Amino acid sequence: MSSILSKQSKRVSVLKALGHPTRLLITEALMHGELCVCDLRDLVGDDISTVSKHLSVLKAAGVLVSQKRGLNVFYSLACDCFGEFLRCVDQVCPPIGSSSLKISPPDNCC
Amino acid sequence: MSSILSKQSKRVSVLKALGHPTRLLITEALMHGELCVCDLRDLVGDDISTVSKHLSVLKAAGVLVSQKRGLNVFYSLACDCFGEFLRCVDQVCPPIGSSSLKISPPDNCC
DNA sequence: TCTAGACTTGGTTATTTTGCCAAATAGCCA
DNA sequence: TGGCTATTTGGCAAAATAACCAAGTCTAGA
Repeated sequence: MSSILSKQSKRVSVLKALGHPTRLLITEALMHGELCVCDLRDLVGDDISTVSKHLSVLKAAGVLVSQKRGLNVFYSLACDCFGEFLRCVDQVCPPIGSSSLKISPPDNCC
Repeated sequence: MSSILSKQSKRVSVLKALGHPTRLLITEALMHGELCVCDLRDLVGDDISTVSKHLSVLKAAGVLVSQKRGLNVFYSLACDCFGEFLRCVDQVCPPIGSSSLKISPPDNCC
């Protein structure tokens, strides 16, 4: 199913999945380890059905994986490199202020 | 203006800006150097006003910068690390097929 | 088997995003 | 100045997204 997606569409779905405050929050929370849906509902405060739908978006994009154990469904990151990914996100747009002039990348840039 | 945005909102706006096929295409095209709006319109095929709006989204997110020269406005990447960023995007979700089981990151992972 | 708990799915409404057209703005050159 | 080209902005209709509630599914345990 995901194999029929082009590399481009796959990138777009990952970026779109993470481009929502709640979904980014959820994903960051999972950097510390797996959590079940009700843990995540407590974290974000939305209705559990809303959280569940956000999780399915992240899973469909391949960012998260899930595992059912007993009554609970545990979600976790599909790849451990999410922290590095966030660092990349922070570096794609330069620090602050320089909204019109191109600057050289910071020292710690990729 | 961008300084009042939290780190989180900034990340979300970058991810959301890039989470659209046309905007990702535009940004990738700019990896090879600056282009003006009509070059980009030819590339993506949409109405030029649509392209202009996509560009302003990317610029507002800090991904692109622009420079007016004569009649043209040239857009370019705000940071040279966009290629590395894309590599990170590709690695956040594991290759293919493993939609339910967690796998170890690929050798070339960040 | 029946019940309760944990999620997911369906359906609806409100909000946001897209993309086009038309109009406005900005800069060059005769 | 007037005309021409490049781009942005405003406005609108269509499409996509988000969030809630209600109903359905699945599993463990009484």
